[in-house]
Amino acid sequence: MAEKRGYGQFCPIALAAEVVAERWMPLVIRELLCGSVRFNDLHRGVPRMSSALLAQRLRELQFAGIVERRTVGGVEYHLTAAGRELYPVIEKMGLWAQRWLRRDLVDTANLDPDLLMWDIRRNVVARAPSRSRRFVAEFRLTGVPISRRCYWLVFERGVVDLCYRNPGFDVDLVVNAGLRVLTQIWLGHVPIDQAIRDGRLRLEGARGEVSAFRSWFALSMFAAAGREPTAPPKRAGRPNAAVGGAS
Amino acid sequence: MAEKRGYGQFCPIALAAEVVAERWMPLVIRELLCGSVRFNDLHRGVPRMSSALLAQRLRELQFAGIVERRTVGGVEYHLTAAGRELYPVIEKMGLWAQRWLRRDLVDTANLDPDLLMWDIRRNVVARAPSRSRRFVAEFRLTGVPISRRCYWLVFERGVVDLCYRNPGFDVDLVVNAGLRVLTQIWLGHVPIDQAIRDGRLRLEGARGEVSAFRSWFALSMFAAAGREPTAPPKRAGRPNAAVGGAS
DNA sequence: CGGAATCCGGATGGATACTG
DNA sequence: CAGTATCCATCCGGATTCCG
Repeated sequence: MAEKRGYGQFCPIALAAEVVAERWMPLVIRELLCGSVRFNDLHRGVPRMSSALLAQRLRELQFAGIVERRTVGGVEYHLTAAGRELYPVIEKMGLWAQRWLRRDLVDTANLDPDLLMWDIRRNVVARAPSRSRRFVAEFRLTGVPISRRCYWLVFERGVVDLCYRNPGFDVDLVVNAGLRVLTQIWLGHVPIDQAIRDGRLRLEGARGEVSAFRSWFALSMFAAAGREPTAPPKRAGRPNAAVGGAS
Repeated sequence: MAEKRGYGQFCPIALAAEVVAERWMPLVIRELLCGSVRFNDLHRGVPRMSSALLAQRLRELQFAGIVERRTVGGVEYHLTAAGRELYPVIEKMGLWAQRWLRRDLVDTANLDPDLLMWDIRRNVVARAPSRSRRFVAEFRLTGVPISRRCYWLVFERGVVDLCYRNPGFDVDLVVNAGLRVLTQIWLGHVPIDQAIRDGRLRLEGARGEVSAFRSWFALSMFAAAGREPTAPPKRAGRPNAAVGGAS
């Protein structure tokens, strides 16, 4: 009978927070807003979350009328109208962090090549080059564990697959970059052209493929807000006096 | 050295969520955005939160660069520029709940006369009637425990005090209403005029004071979004199959 | 009275293993 | 693929205490 542990306030902010501000919720909602509908696809967007907790959160979202569970062959989770209208909430959170936590975003602890490539794949599909033949881009990352050094994006007949093992196709373009730089490019913190000029991003391939890179490599939805001049570079800092139990 | 239990993602939404989507955080930030700066004033806005946890959250907000602690006689907590820019995040949460959780807002479990009167006082001050003499409004609530039946707003020299015990002054206006109705009025779900017409809000006092009520009784910042026609009345519902452990 | 720290029991989340 | 089951560490809520 534990009353669901709400805040017990009539304030709209409190009610919204009971759903949206639970642990992992903003990220699960982000995945749904980005279009993932299958349990395992959703899980790839929040890999550090246990599947048990993801299942529980999806149940809570159903209960709140934000998600609809459909059994159509497999199981799919779709946002309801109420769920889609959470977009502004999630968007404002992201915009705030781009402006005020710019440095923290690319802290080593937050970098994750699997996540970055999965995100890139998702945004790239919309712009998939409408070629007749297969197109393969190989990403070679530095600053990552050996097992995460290479990824392949395979464009074929309008779909884009992300491979973690060499699919064995001919490679049309090789993208060389450090994990942090590629993440910074993705977030709009570093312009592609500048990264190429100073050698932190190196493209290898036929001249045409190299120049076509910009046309299909879509950036994060927050990239436009990530350019330096928009944001005061002021670092969110710790207080002067140490308060926490430092050790 | 437990790394602060973050999400480990470079996504701006994840970083923002690490601060803003912790338990109680949206409500603490709401209080700060509303202008409370003293520990005990902040606590009055989140009375179900333990003072220990409030202190901890304020420290976390300092650490995140959102709040600045000033020791000026007493201690004051002020939002930094980064903190003030959380306004859109919190606002969108409230707007979403006004639109999609309208019914749940005034669930019995969420009604709270102390909170309502504290909120009313806060919004009323800006519009405090610029009278020369003292003005006292007595609120008589129904649907509340005996100890919460009466509150007094005392306007005097530009400040408004909220009293929980009879201050003993002459009363200029008596406001009679049920707790739920007054909350609905406050949230913009029920127009004042309609509540008066159907007798759910009764004002007693000199004719002039009765008609002046609307001029100083300010509604919640979300009241404009609370009017029925704006929002689809569709109730966020539970899924067809019972999933939670009902009992 | 304002602003906390401390202690304790129960609730929640993470890791891992397992299943239809 | 789509989740459960289990166990243990951590967090939260409530009461009490402390200090200027």
